[in-house]
This record gives sequence, structure tokens and C-alpha cells, in this order.
Amino acid sequence: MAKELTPRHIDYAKWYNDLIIKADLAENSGVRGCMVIKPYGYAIWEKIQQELDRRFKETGHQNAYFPLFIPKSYLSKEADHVEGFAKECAVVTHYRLKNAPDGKGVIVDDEARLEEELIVRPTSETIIWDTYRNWIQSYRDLPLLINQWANVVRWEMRTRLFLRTAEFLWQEGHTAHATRDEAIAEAELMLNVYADFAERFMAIPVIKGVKSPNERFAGAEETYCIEAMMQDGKALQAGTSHFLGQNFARAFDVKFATKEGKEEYVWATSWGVSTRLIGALIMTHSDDNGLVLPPTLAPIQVVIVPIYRGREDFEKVNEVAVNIFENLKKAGIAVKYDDRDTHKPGWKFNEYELKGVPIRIAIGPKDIENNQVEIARRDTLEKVVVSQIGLTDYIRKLLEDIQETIYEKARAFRDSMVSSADTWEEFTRLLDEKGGFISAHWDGTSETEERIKELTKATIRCIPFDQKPEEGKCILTGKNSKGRVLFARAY
RNA sequence: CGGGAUGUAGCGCAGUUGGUAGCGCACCUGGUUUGGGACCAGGGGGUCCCAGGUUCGAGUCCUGGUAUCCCGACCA
Repeated sequence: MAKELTPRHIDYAKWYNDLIIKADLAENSGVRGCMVIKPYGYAIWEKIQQELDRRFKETGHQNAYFPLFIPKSYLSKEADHVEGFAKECAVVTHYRLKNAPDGKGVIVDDEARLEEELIVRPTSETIIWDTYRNWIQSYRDLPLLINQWANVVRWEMRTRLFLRTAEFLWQEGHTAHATRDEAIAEAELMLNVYADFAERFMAIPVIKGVKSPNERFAGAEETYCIEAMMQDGKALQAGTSHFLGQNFARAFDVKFATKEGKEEYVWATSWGVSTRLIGALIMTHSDDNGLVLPPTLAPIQVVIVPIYRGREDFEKVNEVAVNIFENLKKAGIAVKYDDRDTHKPGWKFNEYELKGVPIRIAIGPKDIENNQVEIARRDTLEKVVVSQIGLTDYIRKLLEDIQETIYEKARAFRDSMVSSADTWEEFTRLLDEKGGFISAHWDGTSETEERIKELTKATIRCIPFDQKPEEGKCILTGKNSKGRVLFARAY
């Protein structure tokens, strides 16, 4: 039937795309490079938002909202920043349309040219720091801990659903601090929030580390990141946190009076995760039958499918099913009872597997007779028959077990995808034959990193926080190195 | 922005030498079905990407646009 997914081993990219369409997460839109996030996909994003928002508030942050449009002049105030984003900015030049002279539709009114063009934000540092100038006068105003949930636009040449779209949804935190140490601590704190969220909530194991200068955010002094490993052996940056030093404070003249009455520039951070996390989620857990969702993120955690022949059967089955449904709902479990008679049970089984619903309960005449139900778990595809007595507790424990199991499975896979290379031959062979992270020595220069990228398409994903000091020779140049960094081909 | 391909029903496609548009899925109606994507019967749905041109006649040939996809350079 038409719902079959392309298996991963045949074409991983096609599998990814098929899955998104068939699980009803998102679709391409009439606008090049922009996607429509459909209700089921958006429900997953809302779960991500809710949990992250809770964690941001818990660490003292407040939400605010800054404009979509940024005056062109703002962007050019920080040299590295503008350099980093200039090539992918959408620009608003006019503010009015008029009827076309030939009567066919509308055209841009040339007389309505903006005096200063507006950039559609690719990120909000500039508009935010321009605003912070007025908010910060004294050390008493610090720290300033703000987050915003927003859309941003980066005019990408090649796009892929969730992984890289011209417009995407994200959150961006922007904080101001009195001291360098405090700002660094904030950037590290938020990276830890991301890492903990990724692992506990999304069941995605990540490696924390620092970006090399080449991969650093434009305008940052230091970029921290969490890196995840996808099933096809490619790495994916799942979140970043930046220590911005005083770069934006200087560019936007944001100073404060210290306790001692001296005037100083403030220290800044910014940090973000985006709808890209949904791409990471898909490529970490899902299989050839479709999406696999960790219970914490699943819009539907349990689905109940009744099985029956004829009306009498249905009534008996329905009574039990409704009872189970009510009990699970009362227990705070997101449960759906699918009693549609327009689709056969087999159709429903496949549909909910495609959508990654963690647990399916099937109830038929046989089960009614024996006071049991059939339970199928999505992650392992195992089916068991269990008693109707104590079912709610059983389900609750099973949800926890699924969460744990898929995380452990992903972690075991990730661990198996970290290799070491000590020679160039070994390095390139591992990249081509196995993929994954390759731990190797690097001489610390931008030129070498660039050269390795040209030769192999692999980049330094991060210098891990837990890097062990170790004398060695650079994989490419043979020059001295004091520790290994993680290379990978990446999304 | 370079290289390649493709635009025909909601989706996936076929359409011969130029002769007035079809298949599968989906959809609608009725019936039989229901423990892993049911079956039968009937039905609806088209600016054949757009604009010119050749021709008695163009989905098909020619010219020019345009859109999308794939591969490269750039990126969360």
C-alpha cells in the first residue's frame, strides 16, 4: 500500500522524508524552503516548548518578545556577526503594493521604498542589544536574563524538513552580566540545561563540548554545543550556547555603573535550540515502521483499538475499552480510544506505529472472555497479553521502561559510533566505512581544520568537555597536539 | 550561485507516428467485512506549468519564460 516507508538501508534521506510526510508531522509549503508544521508535528514541538520553558523559568529567566524586523544598520555594528549572516538574510525594501497596470494582480509600488531597509531576523542579538542599552544602567540591573520564543529566517540554498528550512521556530536566550565569569557560568549552565533536556526528555544522548574557531558562532568568543549521533553515522548539532564576551556590548554601547562607580561594558551570552530537535528525534529513535517517540514527548502515549465482529461484540468490547480509557485518563496518561469503524484494526496498527505511539492496547472478544488485553510496545514491537487488573500501573511502568529503553538503545548506538584514529589512513577509512564520531589529534589551527574539511567533508564537531590531556600528533600535519577532538560528517 | 532532471486528477505515474486523456492509490455511495494496511459494485474529480509559434488538429513538435526536485559550494 501507499503508506510503505522507504527502508533506511535503501535510502536514509528518503526514509527521513517519507516518515515526516506519512507520520503527518510536516509538509513542504508553497513557499520555497519553508515547511508547514502539521498538528501532530506541532504537538511534539509544543511538548518540547513546555518542558524547556519550565526549565528556563526554573533557572531564573523570563520571556519577552522582540521585533521580527531589524534595521539594516544594526546588523553591521558587530563585524563578525554581519559577516556570518549577511549571505542569508531576507531584506524588506518596500512597504506597499499597487494594482498592476495590466490589471493582472499586484506589483511592488516603487514609490514606497523604505528609507532604511529592514532585515528579517536571522537571530536577534542586534535588536536585543540595541534595546538592552536602555534597560541597563547599573550593576543593580544585572544580571538580565531574557528568553524569547520566535521564528527566524535564514535564506538557505538547500533545505530539508526540520533540519534546515528557510524559516524555523526556536527559542533564543539573551543574557547580560556584570562579570566575565558570571557570563561564562551562564553559558555553561544553559548548555547543561539543554544536555539534560535532550537526554532525559527526548532520550537523545549528547556530547557536550566547545566549538573550534571555525565552527564558532559569528560574534561569539566561545561557542558551547551538544552534539548528537544520528543512525546513519552523521552528527547533528542539537543546541548551542555562546559566551559573547563584550562584543555586542561594545557594538551597541551597553555599559553599566559598577558598585565602585566605574563604567564598564556588560558581558553577554546567547543560547538556542530549534525545531531541528524534531529532526534529531526522528533520526535517533525511529525505524522502518515509522516514528518512535519517547513517552515524555508523545502527544498520544497510549492508543486503544477495539476488535470485534458484529454489533454484540462491539458493545461488549466497547464497555471494557471505555473503562480502561477512563482509568488511564484519570492517571494523567495521554490516551486515545480509536473506535472508528471506518478503518480495520490492522490499518490502525500500522497507522499508530507510523506515528510512533509508544503503547497500543488491543481489546477483542478473546480478551473479554479472559479479562485480559493485548499490549504492543512501539520501541521493541513486542506484544504481550496482560490482565485487565492493575492495568493502569502496568502501563505507567511500561511508559517509564520505554523511555529508559530507547535512551539506552540510542546511547549504546552512539557509544558504538565513537572511534579513535591515529593515522590519516585510519581516519579516512573510518569516515568512509563506518562514519560516526572519530576522536583524533588536531594541531589546533584553522588551516588544518579547513583542509580536513575539504579533503573529507568531516568537521570538528567539538572539543569535548571531558577531553583527556594526551600528547599526540595531528592526524593531517603530524604537528604536536595536546588532546583529541571529535570529528564527524554532520548535518 | 554552477551541473542534471522533471512539471498530466489530492498523491504516484502512463500516454505510441500529432487525432480530442488514462491507470494505481486516495475520495464519495451501497453492501459484505473487522486479532496486522479488506472485498465487490457503482460514482465524482483535468487550465495536461505559463505564454507564444507550427498544424485542419498539440499532453505530444519548436521558441521563450517559470516552478519544483536531485548533485555540488554555504549553513542551526
